[in-house]
Amino acid sequence: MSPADDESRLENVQSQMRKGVLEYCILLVIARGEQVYASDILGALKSSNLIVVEGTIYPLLSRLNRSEYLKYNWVESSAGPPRKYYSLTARGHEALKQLTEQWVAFTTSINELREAHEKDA
Amino acid sequence: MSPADDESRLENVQSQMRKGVLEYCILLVIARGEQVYASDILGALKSSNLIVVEGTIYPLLSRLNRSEYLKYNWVESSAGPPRKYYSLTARGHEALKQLTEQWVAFTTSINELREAHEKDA
DNA sequence: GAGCAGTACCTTGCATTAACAGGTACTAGG
DNA sequence: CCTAGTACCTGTTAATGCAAGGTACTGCTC
Repeated sequence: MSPADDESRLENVQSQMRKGVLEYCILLVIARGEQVYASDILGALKSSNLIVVEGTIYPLLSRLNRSEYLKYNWVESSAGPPRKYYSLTARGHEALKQLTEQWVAFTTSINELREAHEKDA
Repeated sequence: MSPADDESRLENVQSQMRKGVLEYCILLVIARGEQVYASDILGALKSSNLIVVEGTIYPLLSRLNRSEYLKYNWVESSAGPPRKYYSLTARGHEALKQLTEQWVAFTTSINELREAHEKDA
C-alpha cells in the first residue's frame, strides 16, 4: 500500500468511527429539539463536527420511522415544499435510553484500554 | 417492521458502534503489550467486553501490517504452530497518537449532544 | 405563464467493512 | 499414523455511509 493510500486511510478514520453511531446521534438531536426536520439534524450534526450528508440521513430516518422509534408530521413551508417534522415516540425514548447505556459501556471499555496503554507510556 | 426485527436491531447496536474503531482498539492492545499475537488481542478485547472473532482480526492485522503500522516476528510455540508476535512501528505509534486525538474529539462531540439532550430531560 | 432558482424529499449504485464459515499447517500424545 | 489442539488465513455475505441523480413544491423574474 502506498503512503498516499495510507494517509487517506488516516483521514478517513473519523468517518469510520462515526459508522454505526449515526442512529444514536440522530435520535439525540431529535430528542433535544422535539420538532426538527432533516436539515435541522444535518446542521446540528455539522455543528458538532460530525459531518454527514443528505443521502445518509434520509434512509436512516426512514428506517427509524419503520422501526417506530420516531414519527413525523407534515408542516407546510413558506418557501419550498412541505417538511417532515420528526419527533420521538415512546419506543424511541426507550430505545434512546438503552442506546445511551450502550454508548457509555462502549466508551468505558475503550477508555480502559487507553488508560492501560498510557500507563506504559 | 416486526418487534422481533426491531429487537435484533437493538442487540446489534454494540456491534455497529464497534465498526471502524476496531483498528484503534487493536493498535491500543498491541501498544500496551509490546509483544502479542492474535489470541492475546482477542482475549484482551473480550476482557474489555468488546467481543470480536478470529476471522475479524486477521484481515485487520494484515491491513495494518501492509500499512506499516505494525510489524511482526515469528516465534515458535511449544504447543502448536509458530505465532506471529506483533509490535508497533514508529509509524504505528504516530498513527496511534493521531487516532487517540480523533477518538477524543469524536466522543467529545457526541457527549455534547448527550448533554444538550439531558438538559431538557 | 414560462422558465429559473431554491428548498426538501427520496432512491440507486458503489466502496468499505465486520462477521461468518471454511480451509491449511504445525505440534504433541496415544 | 491419526486424532486433538492451536494458529494462521481467506472467500463470501450483510450492513452501512456516501456520491450522484431524480422528483416535486414555492416564489421570483421576465
